[in-house]
Amino acid sequence: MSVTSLHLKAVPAPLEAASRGQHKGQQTKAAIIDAALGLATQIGLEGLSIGAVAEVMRMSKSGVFAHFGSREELQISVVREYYRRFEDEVFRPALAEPRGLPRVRALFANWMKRVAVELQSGCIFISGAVEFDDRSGPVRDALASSVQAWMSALNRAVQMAREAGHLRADAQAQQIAFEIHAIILALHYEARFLKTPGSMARAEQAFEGILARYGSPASRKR
Amino acid sequence: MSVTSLHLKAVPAPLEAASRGQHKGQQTKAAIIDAALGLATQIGLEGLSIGAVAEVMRMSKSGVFAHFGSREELQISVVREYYRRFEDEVFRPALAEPRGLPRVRALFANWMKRVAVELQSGCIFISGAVEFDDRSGPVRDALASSVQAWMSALNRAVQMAREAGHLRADAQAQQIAFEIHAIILALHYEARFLKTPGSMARAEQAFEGILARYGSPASRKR
DNA sequence: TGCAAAATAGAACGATCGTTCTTTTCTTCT
DNA sequence: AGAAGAAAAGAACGATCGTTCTATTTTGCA
Repeated sequence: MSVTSLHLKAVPAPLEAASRGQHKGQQTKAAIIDAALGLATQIGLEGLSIGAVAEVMRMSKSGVFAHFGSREELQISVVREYYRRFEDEVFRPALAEPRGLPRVRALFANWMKRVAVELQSGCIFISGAVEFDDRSGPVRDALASSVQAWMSALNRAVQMAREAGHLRADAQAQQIAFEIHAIILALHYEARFLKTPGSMARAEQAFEGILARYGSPASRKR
Repeated sequence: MSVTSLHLKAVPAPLEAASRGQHKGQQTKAAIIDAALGLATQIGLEGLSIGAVAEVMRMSKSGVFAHFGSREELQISVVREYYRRFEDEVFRPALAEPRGLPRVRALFANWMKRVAVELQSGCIFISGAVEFDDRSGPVRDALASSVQAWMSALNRAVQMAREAGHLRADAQAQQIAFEIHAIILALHYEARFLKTPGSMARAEQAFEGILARYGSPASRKR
């Protein structure tokens, strides 16, 4: 297996565009996190091993290890990176929509889009919740606070929709956020695990059902 | 650590009431599965190790191993046992209720009751789905078919409610089952992982929302 | 260009894993 | 009671894990 015996120059790492002013260490650290994230979405945060990351990176175990100092720190880095991407893909684009129902719709649509992609790669917020739900420690904390931050953002968006008069006056934002979250979880479960066909359509219909139930009489165009 | 050096008779195994006619081997095998199930609900099916089971059982690793022949077979046994209990606690008692909405309500109530207990122990159908969603093999198959069987039963119960006129004529049983499943998943997530207070009440309210939306006009007593 | 510092590699550690093989202990049946 | 067979123990295996320590290579800057 010794590739090194052939004295191959292990792929000169095409020097990503985003390598502005960064020292080599930070670049490879970012690349490691990227690779680790890819692995973690497939086999979970718990299944993530330094050896596997090293193999993907064509590096030695100790070379990978040195960037983090512990496996836990690597896991936390992965969680943070996942949150950053989630923010970029789901949350931020929805801010372009006006406050109220349009923005809530955009958030759900973006979320669905992401889950659709993740049907082959998996969501760390979901798998991580299962893996760390009765553990404690920094990884669990990073995971929980990331999810909390996202749920709070969703909550605020729903709350604004109520204040804009798009939802019934007696609608509770927390309840609606709970039910939206529920739809996403069921979609992930049925499509990714059970492979039930038509799950995406079910999720969308369930979402419309929520809006029909909590929507203000004024906003009944459908 | 050698307890045996004191020549202690390692707890004479209080000879369970259900030891009718069984040979010793089958008794201890059942006890092993019970212990393994307890462990699996806490650390997951993947985290389940023969060594850990052996320690709980105060047995040797090879002693445990001999009953199953492989770790996979132990995992499958755990899945089957979990399904059996789920059937006993959730499904079967609901059959006492008359067909239609009452039975659907009973199924949901029993399911909730079970999840409430599992808030400290965890549900194998949920954690297993995450652990095995992109793997293949006999464990995944056992898991998936168990869940499918339960979902089918839920589906039939909803279908009967529609046929009994308790639901709108245009209600789709699959859609309703999807949404009920979603509620349970969100409850499990928010209560067990995020530890959000009041999750049980949210789940119940969401369930009532489903009935309000799909219930036939005739059955609007609430 | 040359030197200090950063980055990476390599080897080894103790631990745990599932599994195999051999030996001992316990059950069951006549 | 005693023999046959089942059940359990014990030791060892190769593999992988996270981590440590020591070399070597590569980088960045004066």
